[in-house]
Amino acid sequence: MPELPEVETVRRGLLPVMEGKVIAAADVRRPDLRWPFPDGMAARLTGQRVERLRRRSKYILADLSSGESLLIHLGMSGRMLISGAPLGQFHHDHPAPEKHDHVVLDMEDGTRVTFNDARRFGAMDLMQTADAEAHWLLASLGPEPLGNTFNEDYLIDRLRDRNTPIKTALLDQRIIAGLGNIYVCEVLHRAGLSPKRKAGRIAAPRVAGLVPIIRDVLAEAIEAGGSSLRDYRQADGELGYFQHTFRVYDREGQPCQTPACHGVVGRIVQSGRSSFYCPACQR
DNA sequence: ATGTGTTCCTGTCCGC
DNA sequence: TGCGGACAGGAACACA
Repeated sequence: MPELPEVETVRRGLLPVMEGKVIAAADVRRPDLRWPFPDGMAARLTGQRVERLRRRSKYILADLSSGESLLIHLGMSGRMLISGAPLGQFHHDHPAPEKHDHVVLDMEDGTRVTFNDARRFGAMDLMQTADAEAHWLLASLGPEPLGNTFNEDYLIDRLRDRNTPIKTALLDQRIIAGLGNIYVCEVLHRAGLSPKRKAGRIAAPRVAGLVPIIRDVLAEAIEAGGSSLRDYRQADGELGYFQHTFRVYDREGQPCQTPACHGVVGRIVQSGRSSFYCPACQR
């Protein structure tokens, strides 16, 4: 999926077309994605103004005038596509939805927002805005890595005594919410830490050092509009460009970027996922 | 309570 | 070209 920077980029792209705007019509074209859509989703979206469009971890939340919030998760391949009001000015003049266009939102001004998700690991749900934090998908999420509650003391505490590799620990959304496979690989490379190191066996100062690295990598990626791999694009169709600055992710066999390091990027599989790293400078 | 492997689904790419 | 297998940004779930 889109990881935190990609989701934030999608949110920012949707902001001008959704926030403060009314959903004139909702077309729910299949009963489910990863899970069934909530009962009456189309009717519960129709006529609602989007009061606020916010993000929690890799989830987008649209707070509606009804007091409900729409939760959007993009899974691995989800995209939110924006198309402008057609010349005919009526939403039925938009081109017909394509394969994998599962939910179509027509805004009152004629702009169309389409949730497209080939692999269907994505999700949508509705809940009371007041109860959003308690939603089962959000309840056990750890702190936002760019927020204040994520800090050195917190991370040292959470990694203490963990027997799992640091790679796996940083992917655990209960410890820190928003990192995915790309950014964990990049963070560990910048930190000079092997993905195989047991989380609980890393000295506290090194764990502390991860905190600003995580913040920097995510902030840089957001600044770059996320990473465009395969099918991911920003909501407006633009490509992000952070992928050009990957130091290890998807660079197996290529030279390590660390100054004076003559290592070669390798790939191992950890809990079923590829870890890219330099065996020479990540220890 | 932790840690690991499997699973959902479609599309793409690579080697034969 | 066709076909099979590996792999893909996530994360819930079942099981040791």
